[in-house]
Amino acid sequence: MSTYERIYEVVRQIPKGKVTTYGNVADLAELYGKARLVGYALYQVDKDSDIPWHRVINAKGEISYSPLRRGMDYLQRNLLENEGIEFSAEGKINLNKYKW
DNA sequence: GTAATGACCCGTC
DNA sequence: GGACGGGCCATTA
Repeated sequence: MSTYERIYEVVRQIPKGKVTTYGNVADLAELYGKARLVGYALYQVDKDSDIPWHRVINAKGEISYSPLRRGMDYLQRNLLENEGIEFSAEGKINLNKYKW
């Protein structure tokens, strides 16, 4: 569980209106090369949690959807847009502008 | 303890 | 970030 807490703490530090990638989170959490763990950790984050999991995206600047979270897929985008982050037509985020 | 799983990343083509 | 393949490792059953 300590590993997950690392990740959660990093994610919690992401300022509003910014996004970051899994690899970046992994680095900040000192989990170099273990980006999968970040995704796995966020996978079990509950929506009631205070963790802005929606601000974490993949290296391409796109939202990584989960089959298990289908139905909530639109929610992530909605939350980000609600924070002032804009999506391109492809649903991608301009990392040059919004990357943390 | 073994085996399977998973929102991914990176080097190379 | 175009497509492909290999690998990293914690968590769960």
